[in-house]
Amino acid sequence: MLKNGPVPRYYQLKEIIRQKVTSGQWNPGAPIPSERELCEQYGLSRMTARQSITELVNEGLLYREQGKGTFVSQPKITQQLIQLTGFTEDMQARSKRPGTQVLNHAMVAADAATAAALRIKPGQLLFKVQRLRLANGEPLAIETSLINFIGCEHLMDEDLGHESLYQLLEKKYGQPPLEADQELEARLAGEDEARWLKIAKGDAVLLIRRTTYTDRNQPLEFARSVYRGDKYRFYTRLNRK
Amino acid sequence: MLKNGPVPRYYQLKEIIRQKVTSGQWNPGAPIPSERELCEQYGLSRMTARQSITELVNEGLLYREQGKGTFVSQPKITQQLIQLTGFTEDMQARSKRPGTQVLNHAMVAADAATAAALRIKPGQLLFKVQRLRLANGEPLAIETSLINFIGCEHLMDEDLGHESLYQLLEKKYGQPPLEADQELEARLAGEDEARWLKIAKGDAVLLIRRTTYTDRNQPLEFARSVYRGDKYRFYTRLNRK
DNA sequence: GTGGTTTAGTTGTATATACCACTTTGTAAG
DNA sequence: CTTACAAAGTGGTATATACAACTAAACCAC
Repeated sequence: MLKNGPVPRYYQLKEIIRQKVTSGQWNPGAPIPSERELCEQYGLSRMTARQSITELVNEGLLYREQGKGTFVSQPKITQQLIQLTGFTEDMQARSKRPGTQVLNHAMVAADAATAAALRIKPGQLLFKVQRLRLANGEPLAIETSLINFIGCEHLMDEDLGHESLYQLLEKKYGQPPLEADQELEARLAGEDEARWLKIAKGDAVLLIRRTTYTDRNQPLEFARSVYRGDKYRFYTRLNRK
Repeated sequence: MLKNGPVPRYYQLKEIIRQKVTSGQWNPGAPIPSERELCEQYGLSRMTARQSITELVNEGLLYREQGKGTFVSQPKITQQLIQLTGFTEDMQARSKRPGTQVLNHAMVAADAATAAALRIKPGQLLFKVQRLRLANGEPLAIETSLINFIGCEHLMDEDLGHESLYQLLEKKYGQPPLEADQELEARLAGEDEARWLKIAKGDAVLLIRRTTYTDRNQPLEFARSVYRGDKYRFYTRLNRK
């Protein structure tokens, strides 16, 4: 029996099911108990149980077949690597030690392209930081971030060499990055990029442009990253609607 | 008032709302009618109206704020370009004329890496096709697809120079591609690739490896594509958690 | 003005119920 | 043995209802 309390009952059941799956008690391809069975076992109504299951189906952990039952999905290989993360979290998910070297930071006026991406007027002041990103001590990427929110000038006082920008935005500034649109392109390294990344001019690099959104699809960050092509792969999952 | 019939009522309402948004009757940032208002207007219960709205929220078209209402999301730039598509559909979404030149096709035995991706035994026979992909008549990519399903050998008889592989799989073979995991990497073009793509050896190319899944997360296709770096950008959207 | 309370309106959670559509399985009829 | 039908179990759709949590605005007391 689930209890009433600050945590909704559908959410409690959801986490119970997730635990059964990730712990291996319920195996991929195998059916989970029917909705009606779950109601009885945990003492809740069918609509509530359905809400738990529906959300897990949307996450891809389960799938339903009408007339047959609900089943555990086959696990995907890249599961941890397709979320929106900052560099620090991305490296942790890949079991690499993240490092950062701040090249420069300043308040700058938005140019036309940046203003369009962030939906602001050209010329408005933004926080800009350019950082060299390291994985296990080796240069991996150069990242240029432009940040816009009310009060973003306080970022000038932060130590971005040791603090995760995304963690700061979420925890200290109440601007959690929630979604991002990205654009990926293969390029050749220019002279400056090659020097920083310790590769040769003309080596392959992955250029990523990202617009990050917070609540209500409010644009928060516009970033341009150049990754070493030989040391970084990008993972994603696509759905057919 | 919505009517009972083969189309569920929640789905009818969903499409009505979608139409109001895409037609511009309801503007980004503006609130839509409250759930209770929609119930009354269209003569259905609140839970049914909620189902319509919930699905549109999951799609990102709307967002909710407790105590305030439900609102139309700001449109995203890349909205059409982040679905799972075959090359043909991808080009259509980008307003380019797709073209295809089949380089070769055969039934081949799966090597170890392919077998792992498709969850089959090494040595099993697969359909393999290698195609040069054109956009507005210009070479854009080389795509190598390995397909596995019961009866895949009949693909040998198809004209893949003029038929979309994904359309064929879905419409004729009952194997709709539903999801895909992708891996992207920046590389330099090799001699053969450069010749086909009409670029120089050492130019930047985007290497994409894709595993496509059909029903029940059954692996269907393992593909390796090499895109010209100067003519192709890949778009994606990321969510936090 | 400032701070608290009320009130009305919103979404969020939850129950109980009913019937539909589909799949599997067992059973009876041929 | 095969076919046809019935029954039971599954998820899919839908209604009616209730209360909780949260927001904004109006109101009142200080």
